[in-house]
Amino acid sequence: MAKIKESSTNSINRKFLTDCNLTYAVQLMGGRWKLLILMQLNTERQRYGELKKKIANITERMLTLQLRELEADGLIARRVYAQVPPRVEYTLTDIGREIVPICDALHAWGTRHRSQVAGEVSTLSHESF
Amino acid sequence: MAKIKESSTNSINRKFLTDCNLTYAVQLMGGRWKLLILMQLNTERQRYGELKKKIANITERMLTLQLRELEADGLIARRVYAQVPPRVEYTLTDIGREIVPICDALHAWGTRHRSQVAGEVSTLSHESF
DNA sequence: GCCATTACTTACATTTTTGTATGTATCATA
DNA sequence: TATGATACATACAAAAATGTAAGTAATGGC
Repeated sequence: MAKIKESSTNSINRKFLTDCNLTYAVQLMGGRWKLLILMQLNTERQRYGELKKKIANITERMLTLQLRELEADGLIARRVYAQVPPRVEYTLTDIGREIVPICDALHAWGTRHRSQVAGEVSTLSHESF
Repeated sequence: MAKIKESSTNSINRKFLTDCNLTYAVQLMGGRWKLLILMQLNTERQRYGELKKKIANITERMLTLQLRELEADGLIARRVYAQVPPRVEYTLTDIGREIVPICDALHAWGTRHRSQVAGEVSTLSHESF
């Protein structure tokens, strides 16, 4: 997300993991705010300021960085209107839209996982009395 | 993966993102080597040393850390045999096994994404002559 | 001329993740 | 008594991700 030292083992391992299409895919969507951005854009195309409002807690710097990466990776498209003040709209690309169902599956899995953990916790607290 | 400063904005945002079941799910599988470990265990249960051999480039420290987290999150199970030298086997849990099809979908998406990018590149290099 | 609006950029600090190197416990066997 | 095998643990260092604070450009309206 900033400068990267290409000679480091860390960076070498990142490249190594890019060979596998699975870990490659995770690298593309792995930034902290990326999936939230994609989900927002799945609903409808949105302006920078709208994304900022809808994604609570994100800073302008982070929003910009993640948008830039998503754009560079071809998951979203950026459209600038020649206006002042500026108007910039972001949309999902075709390949970007194709991860939405995967996100839905992940969401469902996360929900199951969480409820299972909650179940175990309540079981434990139940047993401890 | 190490000590976490609970008061930092960074940590607060992590917790905030845990509220969404999608980003929650990504947090559980997001470590650099976690999906490779899960895929290895999907094939069959394996010992620590086997995982180390099969996952090229991973260090013992990283393997241990990621295994610990996966275990703490309930995605894998750890079984210790009372032997010397020690024998420890890892297996997927039920909920851990449930992300395998999602990984397959991600893998397929990654493959499509990569071939599309490659296609664009060759198009560009073609046009530039 | 001054201000408001929008979508950023930049320099810097902090936090987190990842990697390096070395050490540990156990016990059968040589 | 020393050695080898296995699955780690620990202190430390480096790199990367994330966050903070402030500034920028363009232009219409006051």
